[in-house]
Amino acid sequence: MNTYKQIYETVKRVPYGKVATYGQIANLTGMQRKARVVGYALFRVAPDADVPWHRVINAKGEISESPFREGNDYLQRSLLESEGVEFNQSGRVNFKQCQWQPNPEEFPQFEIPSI
DNA sequence: AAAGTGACCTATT
DNA sequence: GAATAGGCCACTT
Repeated sequence: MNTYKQIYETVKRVPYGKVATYGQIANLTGMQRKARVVGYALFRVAPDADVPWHRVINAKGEISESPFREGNDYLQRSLLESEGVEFNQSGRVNFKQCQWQPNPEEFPQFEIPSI
């Protein structure tokens, strides 16, 4: 539960109009290789929770779909588009333009990707 | 308590 | 690009 809370806190830091990847959230939360847990945590977010879950996408820059999400994937895209995030023809976002680049001072662990 | 599951990631054909 | 394989760990049953 506490791990989830940490993840949610990190997701809340993603600014309006920007997106982050699951792996990125994992790194910023201090969980280098646990991107999967981030996905699971977001799956369990309550709809009324104050977490901008729609700003988190996978490493390809695409919205992750799942049989259990039926339609929520489209909602996610819609929300992002309303924030000014653009999708190309393949349904991917332009990372150069809208990927969140956190301040290294706030997140020291951001620069420790190597084993 | 062991096994299954999952909004993922990276490296390799 | 696309498809495959291996790794990762919290949560549920």
